[in-house]
Amino acid sequence: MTSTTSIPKGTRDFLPQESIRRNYIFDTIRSVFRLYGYQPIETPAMENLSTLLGKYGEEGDKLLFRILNSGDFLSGVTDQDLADKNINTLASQFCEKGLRYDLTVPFARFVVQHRNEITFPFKRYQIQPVWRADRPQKGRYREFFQCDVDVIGSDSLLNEVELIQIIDDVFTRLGIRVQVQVNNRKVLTGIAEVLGIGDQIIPFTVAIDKLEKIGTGGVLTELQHIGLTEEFIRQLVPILELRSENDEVLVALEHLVRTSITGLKGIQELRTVFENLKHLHLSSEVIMGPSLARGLNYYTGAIIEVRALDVQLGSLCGGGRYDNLTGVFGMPDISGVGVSFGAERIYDVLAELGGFPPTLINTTKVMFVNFGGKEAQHCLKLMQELREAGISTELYPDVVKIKKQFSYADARKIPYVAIIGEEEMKSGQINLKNMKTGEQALTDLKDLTGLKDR
RNA sequence: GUGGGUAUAGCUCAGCUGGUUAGAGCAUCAGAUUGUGGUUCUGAGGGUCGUGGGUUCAAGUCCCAUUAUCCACCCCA
Repeated sequence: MTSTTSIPKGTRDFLPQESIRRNYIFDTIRSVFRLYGYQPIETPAMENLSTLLGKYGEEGDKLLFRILNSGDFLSGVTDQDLADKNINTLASQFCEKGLRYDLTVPFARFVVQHRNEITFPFKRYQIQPVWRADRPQKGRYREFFQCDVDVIGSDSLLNEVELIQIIDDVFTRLGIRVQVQVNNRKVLTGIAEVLGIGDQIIPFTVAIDKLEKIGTGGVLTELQHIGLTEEFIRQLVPILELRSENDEVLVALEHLVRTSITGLKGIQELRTVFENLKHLHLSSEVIMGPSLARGLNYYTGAIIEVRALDVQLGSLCGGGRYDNLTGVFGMPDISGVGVSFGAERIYDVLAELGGFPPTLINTTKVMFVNFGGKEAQHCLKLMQELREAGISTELYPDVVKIKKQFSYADARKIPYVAIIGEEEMKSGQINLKNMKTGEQALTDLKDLTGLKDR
């Protein structure tokens, strides 16, 4: 093994075909975002660590990639610090930047920083890579793209409705059948209040979020762990498992949280969203997911998660409402709501379903065989005209055996090869071979321009 | 952070209870075919078997360590 080339684990190279397919996904998502009036922004790959730390919980902080300071980063570090070997203390002294972990927190920073240049409500989308020092596994990478779409500065529940429409639109266009689950953090808070475990809301939500994965029994064990009595659990679990009409689920939940003002508010919000959705024609199923919680602890209202119906591969899209994200950056009372599409998982689903359009192979339409000198010059002129007509074309760059030039065209899946030697130059025609059918005939340049639509 | 699997040609892998010069398919290159690819046929190149140590007359094969990688858990897209 002479070559030792490799890339860091959890990262990937993309070959032309993959790249084309990924761009197809990004383009589809982007076009839907634009259709609903969202504007693009971009933020740097790295942020100040102070911006990122503490926003994703203890686990999240561990998963941040930190960037070593340039220069003499050990100056200012005392021998005592080194002797203590406390990673966190030390790291904070020679790392002041980190790679972004998601797009939402940098967006919050962006909003606060540019508040005077932004028109609110601000509808933005952002499609960029993020990095997590996670241990990679199937469908999980250390570098991956997020496609975020958020509205900030509006409390209206119409935003939630719009986001669900966007989700439906995107997956319909991509041809992926999905189920959209919706819940509301306020309802979960209400349940925790009623159960008297308000202080344990996070472990509580983490536990019930696993319902589909570890089953009722597993959730029961976890709930007992946080000290819930069996009586409460018996009350709670049937409702979490409820999979009937959305209205019925809401009625049951309403009964459970009837003594919690927050809980009832959540029920009300969900009703409004579902009511609005009823009048729209969506191709995806949108259901109430009582056990849906999502890990990130900054959600305060709606929670949304999307799963593929035909492939088991985690969530393809998720998000929710966060009432005070910009608060930590000194701009309180700004409410935002948004969702994030996971491009890599969408790719995996499409790959597994064979859902990529076959026309994506889009490459050079006509390759000209290179016979050298005069012939090449003649081709260049013809090609210029073809390109002006919108037909992508290329000349094989080297004067080598025809066989090799044809092999290249075949490997590149180029549909037409033009052969122009002395004879063709004299007659001013083009000997064009259809690589698929093998047919070959003399044609005029005019006829070639018609290839565009084929 | 915890647990398990794997490591042999560019890629995917075979290689038995240790025993001559480590194999196959695909890919690459060349020829059959000097202006014609995808099919077919013929041939060629390419490996200090992840790394380091140990057991043995003998190690790709057994043992230990190490590194890389994959899978699962935690968490997450």
